[in-house]
Amino acid sequence: MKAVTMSDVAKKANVSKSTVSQYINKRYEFMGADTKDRIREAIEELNYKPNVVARSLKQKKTSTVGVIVANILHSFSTQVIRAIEDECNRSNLSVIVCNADDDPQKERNYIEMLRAKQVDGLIIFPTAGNAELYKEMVNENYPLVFVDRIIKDSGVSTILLDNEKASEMLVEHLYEKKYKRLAFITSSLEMKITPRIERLNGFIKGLEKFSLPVIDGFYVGVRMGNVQDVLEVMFSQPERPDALICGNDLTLLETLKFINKKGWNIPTEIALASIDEVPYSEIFQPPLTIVAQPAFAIGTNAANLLLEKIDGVGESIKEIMLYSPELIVRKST
Amino acid sequence: MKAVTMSDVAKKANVSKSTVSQYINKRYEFMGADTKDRIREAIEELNYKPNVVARSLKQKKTSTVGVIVANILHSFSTQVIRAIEDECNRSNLSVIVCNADDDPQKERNYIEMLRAKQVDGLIIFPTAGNAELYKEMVNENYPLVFVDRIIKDSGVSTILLDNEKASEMLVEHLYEKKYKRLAFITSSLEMKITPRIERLNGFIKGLEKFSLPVIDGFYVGVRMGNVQDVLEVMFSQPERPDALICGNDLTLLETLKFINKKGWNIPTEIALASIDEVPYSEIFQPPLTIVAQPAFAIGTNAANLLLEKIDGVGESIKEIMLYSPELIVRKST
DNA sequence: CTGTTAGCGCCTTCAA
DNA sequence: TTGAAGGCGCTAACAG
Repeated sequence: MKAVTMSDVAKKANVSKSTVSQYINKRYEFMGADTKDRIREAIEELNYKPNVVARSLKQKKTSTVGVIVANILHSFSTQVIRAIEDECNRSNLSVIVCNADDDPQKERNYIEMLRAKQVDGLIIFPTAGNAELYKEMVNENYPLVFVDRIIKDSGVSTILLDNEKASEMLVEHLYEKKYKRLAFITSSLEMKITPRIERLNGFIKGLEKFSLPVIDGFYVGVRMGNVQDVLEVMFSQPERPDALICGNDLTLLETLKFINKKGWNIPTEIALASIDEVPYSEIFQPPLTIVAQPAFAIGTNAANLLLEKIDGVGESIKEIMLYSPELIVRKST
Repeated sequence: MKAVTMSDVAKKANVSKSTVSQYINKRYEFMGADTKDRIREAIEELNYKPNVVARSLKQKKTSTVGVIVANILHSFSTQVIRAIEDECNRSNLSVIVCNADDDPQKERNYIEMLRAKQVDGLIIFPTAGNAELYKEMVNENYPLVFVDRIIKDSGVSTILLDNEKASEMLVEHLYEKKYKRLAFITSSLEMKITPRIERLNGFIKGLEKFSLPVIDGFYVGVRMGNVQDVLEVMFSQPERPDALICGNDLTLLETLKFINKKGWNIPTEIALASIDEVPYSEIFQPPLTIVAQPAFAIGTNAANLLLEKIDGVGESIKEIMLYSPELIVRKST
């Protein structure tokens, strides 16, 4: 009932399969007008749809790329994915999205699965645990782009935010606003996820640059479940922070819960700023000061870079592309 | 360099391709232990990875399902996608996500593209413009599940929120709280997107049920860009609403911007409630009363339903599965 | 301009 | 217990 194939069309149109193939691939050049018509009719009557799988097998490409995100719960990931999709669809590529949950094992499985599916290339938010595998792919010259996180010496083109700068900008801003005792909280540092580390480093650097005190216990990486407790400790110091920077959107949400619970006024009792834009930053009271990363641009560019690699051009592209953060000052600081 | 195929393995292990195939598919039963070992070794040494595309061509299935969402910008969509992915990965299926932007033409293209790619089934947030195409697929008995939106007489299993009830619950709640002049705003009704219509209907029904006035201009569907203006008009009536229900998360955000601009107090100057949970509902001041839809459950179930259809069981499943909304009362009402 | 001929890499009888 | 052969649906020379 379904399986109408190219030979069916060929038979119906009284031509050979290859002629139909020509037609499908729009190579009309040397085709008789009547032949063309007959084929078109046959296709319509039979409601024939080419089988892309067979085509892929032959052509050794699938017009599909894979994206492996570390954690789809970050709104940044969602935005990047959206941008990648838009860009790929523009070039008639589909996108398979997988979520590795920051688990190197899961990531490895997805990489193997997607490569078995013969995807033409991969965009990955890499975890820190698969260095050898990455290297293998680089050696094979497999089209690969990293986003958001640097894997040292991987040799893979990487597109990400200048994370250090993001924190530094925030510190500078807070310094100018005369805050003295800055604190920084972000997600767990256990897995050596580079943006978190870089943001923390940028924070410390910023403090040093402006001769602000680097206070023990005032900069922490913490698992989401423990944010409340950690903040409780941080803010029960005799002299507590007067400004707090959140390393990402998830931390921000937890922090806001904490501040709410305490009933503190922002910014008079505690100034608050965050890295990563959130949908509610403008309508929150007070509106939140944040540094935004250009998620859309990052995604678009990652896609374009990958496309170039797939097409075999763009050898000359520099390895690391750092995007500048954008400081958006609102009333929370 | 790359292309190591089954014959390479066979050669290396001194067996035939079919024996390797057996091994790959874990049909060890009648295989000599030594043969097995030789094959295993050969596979490892060669770093052989089976080509799924070739397998798919032969087996006429790709272990891939397609999801076409209407608008990925709604957080509901994201959550449903996440749930579908989780569920499909559990069964070793990959998921290709496409975004139709509520455009029937785009949706049609994606459906054709995905079917050409031989995906094993489709989960769609349907637009209203492709009724015939849906019917074709149903006739072919193609595995298909709709989510979020009803297409009348399509004969497709559909999983969605009981949208009328969602609004009614909110109206009832506001009635009990003694609000008298209720208003409702949601996204554009132009495209006959059923949840929006149902939510609006539920609102009206609710008003009637509690003998609250149905006031002209107090219930509107509006394009996102016009929300500010429309609210401006609505609230410049001599007697303005004392409570407002937002039909979805995007409308809510716009509405909050409006209320902020006005500097009105919630709930004393205007009570506010919304359909669809948002990440900031708890930390917003005041916390927002909403009715949540069980996005995760809906996604999980859609996936399971599709899997059953793909496996050819589950013929007896009822066409429409309505999920009950959950009212979460917070301080905004 | 169109048809013939080989595969792509894998799976699946059917023999041996 | 293993191997040979044929074919999934399509493409790509190369003939004609």
